Amino acid sequence: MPTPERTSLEAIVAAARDLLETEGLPGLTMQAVAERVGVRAPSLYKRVQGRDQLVQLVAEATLVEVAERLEASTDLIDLVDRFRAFGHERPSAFQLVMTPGPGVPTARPEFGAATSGPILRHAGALAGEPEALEAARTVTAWAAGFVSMELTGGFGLGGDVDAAWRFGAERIVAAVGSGAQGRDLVS
Amino acid sequence: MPTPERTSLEAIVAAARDLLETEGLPGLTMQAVAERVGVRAPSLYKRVQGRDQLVQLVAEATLVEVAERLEASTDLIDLVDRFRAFGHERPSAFQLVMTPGPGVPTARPEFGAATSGPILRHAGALAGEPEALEAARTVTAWAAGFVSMELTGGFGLGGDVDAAWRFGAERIVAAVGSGAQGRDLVS
DNA sequence: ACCTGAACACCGTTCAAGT
DNA sequence: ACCTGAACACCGTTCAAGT
Repeated sequence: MPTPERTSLEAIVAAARDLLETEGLPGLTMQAVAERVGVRAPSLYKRVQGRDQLVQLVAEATLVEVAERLEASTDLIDLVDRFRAFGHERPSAFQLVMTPGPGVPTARPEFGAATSGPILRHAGALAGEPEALEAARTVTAWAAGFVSMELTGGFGLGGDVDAAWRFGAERIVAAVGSGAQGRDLVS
Repeated sequence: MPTPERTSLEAIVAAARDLLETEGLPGLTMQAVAERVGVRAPSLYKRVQGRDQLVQLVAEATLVEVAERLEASTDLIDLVDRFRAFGHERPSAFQLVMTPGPGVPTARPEFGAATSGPILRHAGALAGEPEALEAARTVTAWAAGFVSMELTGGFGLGGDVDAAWRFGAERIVAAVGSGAQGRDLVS
């Protein structure tokens, strides 16, 4: 006799994302997720292989959302500003996705690739197609590193963090485009 | 009647650092550490407040070591190369220190400050003192982000990661120094 | 077909009891 | 003064039993 489903994978992932942000990764337990979706912990294993896979699904859902936000960006400066804004809104999810600690499950590569579309587009326009990938990686690494460090207090005390962000954004965007400009001048 | 000490804080931290690298952060358990130093888990609480503090001590010891390595650097390119080399040698410790995941204990600020000495020195020489801090943060953010992403597979598949590193290092060092150069030309 | 209680192995942590 | 076994609360996970 079939039993009606009392929850869903979507509800489980949503509860996990909530818990991650409110309680941190250690608070994202199977029991807490189960309670939120109105079920006992063992029932989660009908929809999810285990906690590690659930964390991975949270990371992937986060990447999809990041990709959506970046799609709307108009240029590279706007893109990194949106990227940073997401980090401030959802610090735990941002860290999970961009800089998972040692031993933390990560998203499958396809999901990382989804976010690189808009970055590659803007980076290519600026640096030229041959250097698009390297330019995109330079910008991404800087932005991810910067936001991750400010979220974990890596910048220590003192100084104007917003000013350092603008400084970095302007200089890096200029630097990444400098090769193409040089070549244009010569050709 | 006093009992002879059967272990020490140094031995505990050393065992924890070993475990972090060989087993990952989840494998860094109080029981595993206790076994390595030849003691039962409860005895660890004579020297350490708890697992979180032990992880913090590991992070701080790692930062001291990173600072030592960076001290030897001759210029900014050399410095970031040493920084990256450390990440490749000790990936888990590197991630713990530079990009701890959400909920992972972090080092006290003094220890982060220790590593910024050599960075500030080289960045100041390049960008000028007024912009030294912003230049240092730009370089640090890029390097930390880059190495963290390559360690966690964040760059997806394909492409020449070493080439992207050299591209970024050269462009960023140039970009960070561009303001001072410009001012020199005008003055 | 889905959900549950019970159980297992394994955590971190506390504490009274040993020496 | 340090170490230990026992105990507790809490994990993730498995599985036989319920409906």
